Parts: sequence; C-alpha cells; structure tokens
Amino acid sequence: MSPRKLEIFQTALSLMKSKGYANTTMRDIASAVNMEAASLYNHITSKEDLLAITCFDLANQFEKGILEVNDIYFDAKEKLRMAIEAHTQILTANLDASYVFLHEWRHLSADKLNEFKQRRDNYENGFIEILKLGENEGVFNEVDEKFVVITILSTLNATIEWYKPNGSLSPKQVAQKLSDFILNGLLNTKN
Amino acid sequence: MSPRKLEIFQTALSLMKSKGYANTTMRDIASAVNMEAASLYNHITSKEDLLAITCFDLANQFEKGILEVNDIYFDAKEKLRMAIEAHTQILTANLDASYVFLHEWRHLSADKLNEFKQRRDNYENGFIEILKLGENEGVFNEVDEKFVVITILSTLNATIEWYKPNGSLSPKQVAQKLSDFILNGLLNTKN
DNA sequence: TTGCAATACTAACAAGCGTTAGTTAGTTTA
DNA sequence: TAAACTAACTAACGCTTGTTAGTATTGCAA
Repeated sequence: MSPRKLEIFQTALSLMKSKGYANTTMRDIASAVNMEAASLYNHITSKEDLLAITCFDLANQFEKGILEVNDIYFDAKEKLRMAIEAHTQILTANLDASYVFLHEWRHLSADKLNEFKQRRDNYENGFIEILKLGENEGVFNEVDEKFVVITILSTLNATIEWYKPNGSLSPKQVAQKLSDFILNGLLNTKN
Repeated sequence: MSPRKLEIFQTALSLMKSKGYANTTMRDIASAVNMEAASLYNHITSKEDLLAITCFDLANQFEKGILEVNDIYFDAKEKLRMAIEAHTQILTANLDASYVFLHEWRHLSADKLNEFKQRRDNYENGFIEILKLGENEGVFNEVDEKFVVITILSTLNATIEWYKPNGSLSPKQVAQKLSDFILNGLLNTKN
C-alpha cells in the first residue's frame, strides 16, 4: 500500500468514525487529503472498497488470533485470557478501523455482508470452544454460551469507547483489566 | 399517537433496525405501509423526526428509571440490580426502538446530537453514583468508574443482540442473568 | 532529455434522496 | 346540507451522491 493510499484510508476511517460511513462522502475524504473526489479513484476502486478492505483485514487479524489460541493446549481460564489479549491488541492498535468494523459493517453489499456475518459467527464459535472447555473443567459457571460470548465480546469491543492510546494503560494492561472483570465480576470478594 | 402514525413508526423502526437509518428511505417506509412517500408527511414532519422522537422517548424512559433508583435509600448492590432491571425492562419492551436508539443516534442533527450526548452522560453518571456508593461500602472492587460504567452498559445493551421476546426468559430473568454476570463474573467459585 | 506511467484536475452524468406543491376523495362537524 | 378537516394521491423540484470521461501535469526511468 503506497503512502498516499494509506493516507486516504486513515483519513477516511477517521472521518467515518466521527460522522459514520453514510455521512462521509467521497468529497469529504478528498478534501481532507487535499485533492478532488475524482482523484481518489486513482488509488481506490470504490467507497465500499474502503469499508470492505477495512472490515476483512480486521476480520483476518481477529481470526488469526483466536485460531492461535485454540491451537495450543492449555486450560480454559488461560486460553480465555489469551483470546482476550489478542482481541484487545488488535482493537487498540486499530482504533479508527475497529470503530468502522464494529459499527459500519452493515453497509457492506449483500455478498460481502453474508461473508462478514459468517466469519463473525466463526469467531464467536472460537470463543464458545473455550467456554465449553471451561465448563468441562468446572471453572466456568455459565451454560448459556450464546449469552456469554456476546456479553464478553461486547465488553471487549467497548474498549474503543474509553481507551486512550496515549494514556497510562498499555494494551496488555487493558486486557488484564478486561479479563479480571469478566472472570471475577464487580463484587469485592476479599472480605 | 394515531394508529396510522404508530404503524408508520413501528414499520420505520423495524426497517431501520435491519437496514440502518441512512439506508432506509422514505419510499421504503411508505411502501411498507402501502402508501406513497409524500403521504407520510401527513403524519410526521420529517425523517429525522422519526429518529429524534424515538431517541428522546427512550432517553426519557431510561432517565426516569435511574432517577427512581437513585431517589431511594438502599445498598449499592441492590441499587445496581434495580438499575439493571429498569434498563433491561425498557430494552426488551422496545427492541426495534432500542436498536435505533443505540446505533443510529449519530444521525441526529447537531443540536439534538448535543442534547442526546449530554443526557447519555447524565445517565452514565447515575450509574457512577451507584458505583461510588458501592466502593464506599466496600462491596465493589473497581475504582475506574468510567471503565466499569461503559462495560456494564455495553453488557446490558448487548441484550438486544441475543434476547428473543418469545423465548423462555422473562425480562426480569434476563435482568437477573445480567446482574449475576456483572457482579460475580464467569468463574465458578463454588469449588 | 525524452517518454511513459502515475496521479492529479475539470466537468458532468445518472440515480436517488427528502421534501413540497397542488389536488382529490372521503369523513367528520356545525 | 354545507363547510372543514383528514389523509391519500401525482408530479416534480432542488440537491447530493458515487462515479466516469477526458485531459493536463508530474516525476521517475531510459
């Protein structure tokens, strides 16, 4: 990806994060990188491409993460922590892209939309595998896996709402925080 | 609200839930209620009105819920359970509207957008009040309130992704499930 | 220095959008 | 019964959108 193309993507994602995909026009993007809308088409093929490439690139990263975790032999608790950390690393390293990925995927055209949904379900199943393992081990106490996986992913994805990349928390520390909350809950059990 | 107007709202919200606000045209809505787009304007004043009325009506309900909880004297744990139940009742009773409320509010025009954000912050502060109480009581073990409140609300709001209104769970039971997970976490502490 | 991609521009198109104007039929009210 | 109101229609307007066509300019390779 050429520097100019990268600039276009980053600018587009930043605009889409703050205004939404539908409200971000090609002219908005062009103006933000000091060129005319028509010139964008020397670098990208369509507006939807900006969205599709962003969504599927992130999907690839998430899938790689969960596959690596589920390929190794470990106990459920540790696997969950690892999956959470992988997810968090990707989110925090791509804040704008993640926002678009999480909130604008429905604007994909029918074919890509179907592929996206299917891969999202696959990703959820990767987490469910860990949850089932944990139930068999007797360490997780919840049997409604659909509920738990959606709750966990919502908690993880909410990170982009409060995380400040220049703040004091490293992505690893964020993942620790998230894992602790998910595993132990809000109640203080020390006394 | 006349029956016809109600029909228009419900139809519009259902369409917006499945296709998004921007991708739902006045002609789509009109066609779904068997009339012409222009005729819609005998019942509503604009497309944005559909969105604004939906958003602010729900905002009113959420605010009423948290105010009632914070107006009574109780311990933090019980107050949090009550706030969660109020939130859950509103969500499950207005699934389509909640979806639009949660995902399409950014399409509000500037003025209304500001009001919306401010009221959302107020609502978060209602929960933070409970969290602070819980910390003072020593029953909650988390000090990063911004993180916790966003995590809790994300967990609650994810309900609309998995809840089936004709399923076996009542809203009250859903609220119980959510509270248990938030308070106790995923780990089985019985052994 | 010449030539050739790469990249930018201007202009415009075709489609779709929310909305308004003007009108008509049906229903309620005085 | 006459008047007023409600709610539907057709037609069209003005605007914005993503995108294309055609052309100029830039910058590197020979």
